Amino acid sequence: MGFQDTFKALSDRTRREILTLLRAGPLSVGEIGSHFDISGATLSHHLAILKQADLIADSKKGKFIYYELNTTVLDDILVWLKSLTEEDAK
Amino acid sequence: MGFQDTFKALSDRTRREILTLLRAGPLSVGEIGSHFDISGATLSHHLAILKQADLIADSKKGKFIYYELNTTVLDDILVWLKSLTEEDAK
DNA sequence: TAGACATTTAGATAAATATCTAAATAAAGA
DNA sequence: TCTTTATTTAGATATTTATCTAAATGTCTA
Repeated sequence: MGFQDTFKALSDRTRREILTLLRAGPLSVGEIGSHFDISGATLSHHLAILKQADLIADSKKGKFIYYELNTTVLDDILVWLKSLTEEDAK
Repeated sequence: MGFQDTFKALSDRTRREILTLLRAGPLSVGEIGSHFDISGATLSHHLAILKQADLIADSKKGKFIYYELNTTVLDDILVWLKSLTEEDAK
């Protein structure tokens, strides 16, 4: 149903790379940012889009905010994509 | 690697619906268009984007052009998404 | 509490994108 | 060949989006 936000979020290369980074576990915004050549504001913007798409979740720990992968929505996307690839989905 | 075109193509709702329609088999541009309230030019634009992303293939039959699903690229996307959802992809 | 650090919000801008109408191309049939 | 039908291309426009700098907010530590 509401795949719109999810696919929009996945349509940006930087955001996909952020998700890839988070495979290994939660990271703070600063740690994530160290992998990219973009401003903190831009990174924050990307994180907000990923969060709104429910692809990541955040938790505050003192001065830092940690983001981690949320795979629930990805599972739904997987089901939809599989329905396209499987023979005679009808 | 080159997921950019694919995810961009998938980020539009109309294009995703086109792919869903094509699950059942090839359709002409006109047949596809009958399911949407958009101009032929806009539909043509969407089909071009899906084709460039290698998500569909076309074949001319007389006056008509038929489009059909190409699932090869989707399989690659599936692999990437699974790598995100699986535990300890590391 | 004053500063330093981490992150977000605000506001601006340039590029990308979805859409339209009108015109062009291609093929079929009369 | 002329007309009709199918689809794409061209050109224009309004919206969305990725990005930046500057300012605001929140939190730790000296």
